[in-house]
Amino acid sequence: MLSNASKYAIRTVLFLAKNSSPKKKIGARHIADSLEVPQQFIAKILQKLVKANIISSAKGPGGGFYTNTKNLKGNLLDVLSVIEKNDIFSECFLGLPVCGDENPCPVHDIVSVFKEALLERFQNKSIKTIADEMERDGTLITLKNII
Amino acid sequence: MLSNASKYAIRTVLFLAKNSSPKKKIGARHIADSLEVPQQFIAKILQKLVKANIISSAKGPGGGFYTNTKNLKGNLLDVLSVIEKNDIFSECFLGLPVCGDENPCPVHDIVSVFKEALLERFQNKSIKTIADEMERDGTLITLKNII
DNA sequence: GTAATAAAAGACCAATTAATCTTTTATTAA
DNA sequence: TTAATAAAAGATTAATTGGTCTTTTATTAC
Repeated sequence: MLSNASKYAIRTVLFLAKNSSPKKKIGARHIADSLEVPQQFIAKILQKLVKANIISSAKGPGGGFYTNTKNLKGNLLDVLSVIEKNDIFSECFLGLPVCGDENPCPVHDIVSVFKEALLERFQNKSIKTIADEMERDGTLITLKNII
Repeated sequence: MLSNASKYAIRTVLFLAKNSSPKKKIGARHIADSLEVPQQFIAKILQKLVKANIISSAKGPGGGFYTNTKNLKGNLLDVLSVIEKNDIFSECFLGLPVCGDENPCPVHDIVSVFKEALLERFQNKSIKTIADEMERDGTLITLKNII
């Protein structure tokens, strides 16, 4: 459903939301180590996220990646749309071109409930809200809690 | 989440369950046309399904693919396990290696409800049952209802 | 047996995704 | 102004998935 790139992107954004700030920037290497993902690959993803204004960055010594208050108001649906080319919320689980409420596939009922719940979370909750709820609910994007 | 190969495989098996029998075999070309998928590709998938005893086949004139009563007792989980290399029911939606009830990711709650519902349908219902429910519920695996 | 039919098998090619390597640019601090 | 640092950019390679082509084998009907 999601490419590795999208999975890494979502985890990265939440990692920065939880651990960074304009005063606490984090380097690509550190992010890669913390999330246990390939460093060079995550660097490319970080570039895209910066270009799309989803996260922020600074070059040079003391530089790195971080989220500012504006970034934190974004949502995870935007993260997906930057990385993923197809909209996962519109494609049929069994690949039916016509699948929808009028022409449902044999798992349309189950899948659409799931998609609605996920879309609600990805669209209507800010990155900040999700990061806060991670604290509250004890959910994780890595076990390696560095910093 | 599912590869094209798996999507085609599931649709093919259900197509045969609905339209074929030991007395009514269907050729690869006809299946490809009906489901609107690449013929040569589906031929490869059909081979695997036959080898795994999920569907049946006969060579020569009047030959083709079909499901017999034994085939119809199988389930869609077996179809997946023949085609897909990773178990979609065990991997984390966000790619967390440790994700589970003890170490949930931020969407684990939503995703596990979905997976349970899907697994129940794929594991506990026979192919025959799903095909029957398709009639009852009016769900589809193609709009092109040939035959 | 021969011709036609259709699946099986194996090799092959194309496209996408994943990942890496190298060079450039911007920033900082000495 | 130089050295160090770290992101940006671009090119390249590797792996996986998707798809096609060609040959072989089995079956049927004549």
